[in-house]
Amino acid sequence: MTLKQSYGIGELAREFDVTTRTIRFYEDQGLLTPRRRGQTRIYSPADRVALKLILRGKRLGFSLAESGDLIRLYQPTGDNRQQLGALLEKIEEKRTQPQQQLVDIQVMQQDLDAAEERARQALKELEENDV
Amino acid sequence: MTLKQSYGIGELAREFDVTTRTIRFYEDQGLLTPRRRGQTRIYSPADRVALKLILRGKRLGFSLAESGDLIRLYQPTGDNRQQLGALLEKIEEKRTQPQQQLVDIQVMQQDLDAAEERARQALKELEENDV
DNA sequence: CGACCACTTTACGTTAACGTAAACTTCCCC
DNA sequence: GGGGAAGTTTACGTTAACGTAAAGTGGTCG
Repeated sequence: MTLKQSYGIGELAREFDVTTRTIRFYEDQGLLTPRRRGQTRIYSPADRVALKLILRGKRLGFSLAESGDLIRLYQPTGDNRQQLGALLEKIEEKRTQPQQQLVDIQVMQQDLDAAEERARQALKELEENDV
Repeated sequence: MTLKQSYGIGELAREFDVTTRTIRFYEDQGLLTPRRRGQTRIYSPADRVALKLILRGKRLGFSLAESGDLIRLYQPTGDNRQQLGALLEKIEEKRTQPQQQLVDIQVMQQDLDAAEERARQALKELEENDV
């Protein structure tokens, strides 16, 4: 069994837990390019991957425009040297942000550990004074 | 030598690379509570830490309201059991998000590696056809 | 046939997080 | 004492990322 060749808008909306309005909005922003059957949108597996990238980007704090850049990295681009060079720069640019975020996350985890511990202690003391 | 006891608004703005407008806005939202000397704001080390938390939260995609929750975790709160319980729930809530982000980042890094490799390959082929 | 989906377009509304401008006060310096 | 420089309040403006309503189209089921 091979994977599905096309998807409806509602189908994608359910799978990724977004509204159809959101999906159409992304198309409006040039991030998705479904074909049409009549006036109904038909999404390819590539569109589905693009949507996945957008949502992952969002969780990492990327703007839609930035996610657009990332998506273009995945499209076979009959491109010239200029564009490829700029592309490599963008990649490096994007690469540093997750690194900072990784540090942020580690610090945040430690902070949360400490905060939880203090909260537990406070609770414990309240209970002991309660006997 | 001990650390500074107080900071001016411009001083903090320069240190964290935000505008003074931003800092005043955070106060408006109840995230910072500087004291006053005359009408001028004086920030404590605790305010400085709070600001740091806000900005770190932003990089992780937290809203200001959420960062407000986190800040309150660091304030000695003459609190009752109810509040502490709710607090622990919030901590757990926050904890899951960074975990998902960690996965996102790892996947994203791999994607970027692959994208860079493909871009380099494309460049290389262009150059070889160029002799 | 009627009714109920799922889909469409058009367009105005909303929220968060500040930006920006105007019109002060305060302090310091020469 | 005139003028920066840095601070203040008040208030309207802006952008991103959708929400929400209105009004229409197209298939299908009983």
